[in-house]
Amino acid sequence: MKDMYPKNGRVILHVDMNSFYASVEMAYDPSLKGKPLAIAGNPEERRGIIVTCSYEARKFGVKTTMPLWEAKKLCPNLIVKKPDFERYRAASMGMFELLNQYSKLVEPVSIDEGYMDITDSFELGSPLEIAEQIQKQLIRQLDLPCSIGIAPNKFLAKMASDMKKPLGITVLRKRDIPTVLWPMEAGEMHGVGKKTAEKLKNIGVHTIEDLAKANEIQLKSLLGINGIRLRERANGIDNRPVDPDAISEFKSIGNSTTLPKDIANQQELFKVLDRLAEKVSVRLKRKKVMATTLSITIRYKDRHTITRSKKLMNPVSTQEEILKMAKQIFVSHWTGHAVRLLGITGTDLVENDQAVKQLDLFSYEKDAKKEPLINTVSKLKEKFGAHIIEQASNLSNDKKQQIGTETSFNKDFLQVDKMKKQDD
DNA sequence: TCTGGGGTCCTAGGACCC
DNA sequence: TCTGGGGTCCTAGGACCC
Repeated sequence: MKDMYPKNGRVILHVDMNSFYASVEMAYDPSLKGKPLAIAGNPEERRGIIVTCSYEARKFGVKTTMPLWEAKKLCPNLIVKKPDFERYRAASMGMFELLNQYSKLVEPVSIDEGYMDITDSFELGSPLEIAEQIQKQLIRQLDLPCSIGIAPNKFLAKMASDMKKPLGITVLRKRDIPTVLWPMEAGEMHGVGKKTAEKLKNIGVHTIEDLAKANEIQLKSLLGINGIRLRERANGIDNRPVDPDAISEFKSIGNSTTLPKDIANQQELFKVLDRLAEKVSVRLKRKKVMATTLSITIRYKDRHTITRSKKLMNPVSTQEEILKMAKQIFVSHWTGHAVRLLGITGTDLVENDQAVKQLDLFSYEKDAKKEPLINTVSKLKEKFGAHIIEQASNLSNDKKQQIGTETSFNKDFLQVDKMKKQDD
């Protein structure tokens, strides 16, 4: 069994929980087992769409993203629950803890799926035995079903875990690619959505085999770099490592909401922005980060959606600061038409201690307006030590004087940097 | 009675600089 | 009348995923 894979190849698992939210609810309340269960947003309001549903519900044709009313029409006995994310997060933590017992190389992808590199876990058994163990233990300890893909890389493992649901284990070796992977439709590939599938069809690419053998230049002009990557994947090539830290640092934090009804009144919309600002602020603070860029999303009544963003001088994290900027961006882009959805997102996140330093630097703006930079620099030296403003102190006095006449320290600092480069 | 909310990554154009 | 070639930063939007 251990010879199933080449000695220097990797063994990657993709563990994918089956209808996760519904399964967690069933584990929590076993009387729900065997019944058509759906997790959906607010049932009274229009945001009610199916987030996840049990396999019993799927038999009636109920599907993810289906509006709730439509699901109920298909399945009148459907049991509907609101999502309880705290419960799901707890279950998720339990699941990843369990996976970590089999390998330190576990990369969470989302709340309910992850990759594992078990290349060096051979003392625990063959890859298939390990997968069976994991699946059994997830059932025994957490009462949660999963499907597992076993393959030499992430892409193939992901495709494999999708092949048998629920409670499947699928091995996808390199040599299985022509018989198992290639006959599938290109649109079934992870990374190929509706739009890409349509584009591919237009150049005669229907199956994954077509994609694997397609002309690279044509793919590149059609899909950019992504075309080349997809073609590689179709040929079973994927060198991405399993990175346990990949998910640890967030790149953006945002909240959005579809309004109970369309709103065209500015004061009411400001109130919504205030609630969103509060949520974003709480989450930024919990993660101990600040946002340097703020974006807002406006979806109009006709579903036309725009995002507008602003890079800030000072990173923000308080509700007041976020609201102030969000309002500012909003009023300068809002057409006045009725709004369906509003969102606020913070990006370019910096850690608090870093941000504090920057804030302190910028707080010298006022002083800089009045005195030449050279004085500001000595103040900064006092406060932060020479290394931080090294570039400034390396300049000739001439240059310092020159820069010192600028009005804002922000500009000064940037310019100091540039002039230093010219000096060099 | 249409179609949520949380993200990531890529592209492309304009401004600006050397 | 004809106007380089990089590079970076900023902004907007699109595609995709769970």
